Amino acid sequence: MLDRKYILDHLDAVRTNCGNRGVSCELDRLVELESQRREKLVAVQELNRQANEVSKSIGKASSPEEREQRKEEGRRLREAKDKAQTDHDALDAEALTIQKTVPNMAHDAAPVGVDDKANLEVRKGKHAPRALGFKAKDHVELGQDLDLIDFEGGARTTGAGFYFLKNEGVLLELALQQYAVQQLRARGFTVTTTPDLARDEILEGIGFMPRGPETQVYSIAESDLSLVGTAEITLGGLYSGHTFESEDLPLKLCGISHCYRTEAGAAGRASKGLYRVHQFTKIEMFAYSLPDQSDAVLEEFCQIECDLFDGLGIPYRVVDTATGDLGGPAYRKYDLEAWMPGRGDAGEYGEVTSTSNCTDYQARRLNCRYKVKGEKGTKFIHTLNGTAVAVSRAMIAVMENGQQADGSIVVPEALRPWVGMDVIGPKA
RNA sequence: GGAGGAGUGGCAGAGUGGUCGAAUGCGCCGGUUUGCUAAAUCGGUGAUGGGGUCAUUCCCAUCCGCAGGUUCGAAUCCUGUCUCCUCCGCCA
Repeated sequence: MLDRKYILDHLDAVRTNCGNRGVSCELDRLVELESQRREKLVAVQELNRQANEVSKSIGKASSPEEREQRKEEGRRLREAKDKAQTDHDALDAEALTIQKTVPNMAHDAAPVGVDDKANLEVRKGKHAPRALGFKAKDHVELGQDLDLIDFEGGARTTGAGFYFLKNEGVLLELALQQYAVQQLRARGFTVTTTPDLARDEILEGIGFMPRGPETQVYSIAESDLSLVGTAEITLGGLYSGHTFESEDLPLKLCGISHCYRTEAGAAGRASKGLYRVHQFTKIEMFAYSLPDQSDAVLEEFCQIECDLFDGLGIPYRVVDTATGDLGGPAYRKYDLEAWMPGRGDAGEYGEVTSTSNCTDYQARRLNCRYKVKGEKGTKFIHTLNGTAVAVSRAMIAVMENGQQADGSIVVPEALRPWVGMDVIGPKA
């Protein structure tokens, strides 16, 4: 969330930003509420001060009568304070509700536009899409022919959008995890495995809505826990409430988790196979950084994603995400879209990773701060996240790009140490 | 799952109703002293929010895991909750 004072001081810029993002917020109401709240706050503090003064004088009262009289005065002041406090809290709560709906500001260079049509391609990967010379199969067909994925089994046991990986499909999943984790470790990331559940309060801090009709997450009944949609949630929660020493930043973390998504409202965008599933494994990058480091860390995350997909020999393009497609917390976001030969009529790009600089938008809710030695006070850190490998979508790209005329799949060299073979299939 | 115990400033650790934002020690910052280092010694040293001077400053409110309650007044008493430790049971 944005700082309330910032919103008031930069009302025009915030309003413009909301417009660019296609979000409507009751900014005028917020301004009104906040000015009323400030007044109440001053009143509360003044009453408190008076009451404290009276309380202090009671111990020094010279007679029982005077003591009783002072007590009565104290009671009266506290009562008045409580009333003012209640008013203040109501104003504060309503202001907060609006404040939470205001999206982060956007980077000056982020393309302006209300949806993904305005996304700007900024670069392409090392490898160009390969001319197959035969009619490409999609990963669903490949997975079925080579006995790598069982969608029906997933639907029977759990529901549509769930699946079993089988045989070499499992080896691919594990290999992709190993590949990403090894690369990140070599680049100074602290690798972690993370809880698949998190408190609702943490989800909110990251910018997810844990409950309610619009929610994208599964919640656990009779608890304040939800299944995480990404390790970004748990990695961001890891240091909630923490104050970092500036010299310890940036802190780069890599987290392995399962990701659970209801995909509510995605019915119209339904797609086959692994592309939009309710559960997948993801290797996530996350960073806590100083404000003046976050632009560079975003570029670094993007470069790592590029290196990972270049290393797999997969063609892709990078897009600079338009304001309307950023989501609430992001200040700037790059998506990697991998070439998927089996998609559409003759292949299409499909999003495989995404990296965002959320500046202090998440940190404010999570109360993550930093302190500079020798300086007074603390400031909010910046948070960034990026997908190293979302296994399900990476598998689509690996399978479809590696397919050969005989129906087999060439395993990318980088994955062979873990898959243990050069080619998957074909099945006799 | 059962029974106990504990959560205080960067750390250790006092504090069981008012003078406590909180002793003391360590650490940290600055001064003095000393060929250098070390030691000694003196002083300073939390955060958040609000207000006035809008300049270095000053004033106020809040904060002792978190949320409530009792009271004129709570680190201190009560309730709930989270976390940690010990013992027992169970278990991959």
